[in-house]
Amino acid sequence: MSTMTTASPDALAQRLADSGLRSTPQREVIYDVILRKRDHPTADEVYARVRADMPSISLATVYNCLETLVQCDLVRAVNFERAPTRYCPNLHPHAHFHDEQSGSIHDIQLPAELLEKISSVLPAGYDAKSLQITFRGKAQPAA
Amino acid sequence: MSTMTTASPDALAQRLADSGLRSTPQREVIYDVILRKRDHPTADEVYARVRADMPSISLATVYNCLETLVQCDLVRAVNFERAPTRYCPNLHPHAHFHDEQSGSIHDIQLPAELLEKISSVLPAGYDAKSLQITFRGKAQPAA
DNA sequence: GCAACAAATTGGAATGGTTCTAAGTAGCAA
DNA sequence: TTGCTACTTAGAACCATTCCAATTTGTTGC
Ligand SMILES: [Mn+2]
Ligand SMILES: [Mn+2]
Ligand SMILES: [Zn+2]
Ligand SMILES: [Zn+2]
Repeated sequence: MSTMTTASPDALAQRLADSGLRSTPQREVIYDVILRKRDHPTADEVYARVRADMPSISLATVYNCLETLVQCDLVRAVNFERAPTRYCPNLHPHAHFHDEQSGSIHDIQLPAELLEKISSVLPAGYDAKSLQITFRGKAQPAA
Repeated sequence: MSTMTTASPDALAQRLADSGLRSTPQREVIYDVILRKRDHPTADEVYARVRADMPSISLATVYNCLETLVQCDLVRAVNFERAPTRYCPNLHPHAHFHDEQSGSIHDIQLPAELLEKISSVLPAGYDAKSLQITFRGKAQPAA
């Protein structure tokens, strides 16, 4: 059994409990929405999707829950330039490809070997805790 | 003589003229400020530094001129998370190291060989026009 | 079950970097 | 000069996000 990198909906309650937090209907439906369509939605897009199931939820709660999911390491917040923050359930180390044509975001798998090479360009004294790699350009609708 | 990658103040007028734009005192002093202290200042920081020489300049003009310098490829705009945009006169391809302790930004030189390896992880159909690499962590005040 | 307490949600106001707008100023061309 | 355009300016507007105070919900101890 390898390390868990993309949790299931069931994992949510456990992960929240581990952090001393409650599993709430709002947190559940938001996490579910993010797992269901992995297109790196913004908070507004999450809000729109969640309201289909839960019309009374507030935008403030969407922001609060997304922050909670990020804190619990169930979701990653990713930023491109100064555009609205997007949310990604892919917990593997990966790069992002931003298609300028369509605005869509694609995950790019990164070999561990390459990650190591990249980190090795840091001069002595630099200790990187995280690494962010973003491509921008044109992507074929291949598939 | 190698390709120009970090222009001098003198290059400004020429580069502006090439784009059909005028060299103005505001553009000159802003570019000069960015060349003088290469610490990736924000627009506000540029504003504060420029006002020492030119107290009557407006913040709107600072934003306008920075945008112009970016368009003319004399300066690069760099973003970290959703923090205020920073401006960098280093035109070589390079990565950024964000020191969480001090908030300072350090340029990290990237071997061409590595850039090639990174781009080669893109699947067929992906055509990247730009690549952004950001480290985050602790940096020694070495030197 | 019930009271007390803590955690979470909510609507709306506030924040802050950036962009927009409309008016004024400055440089260039006939 | 006169006209034309580019540029600068102050302040308003924008908008993603955060903050706030009030309410609701869940949990714990009895
Ligand atoms: Mn982007
Ligand atoms: Mn940063
Ligand atoms: Zn992703
Ligand atoms: Zn730089």
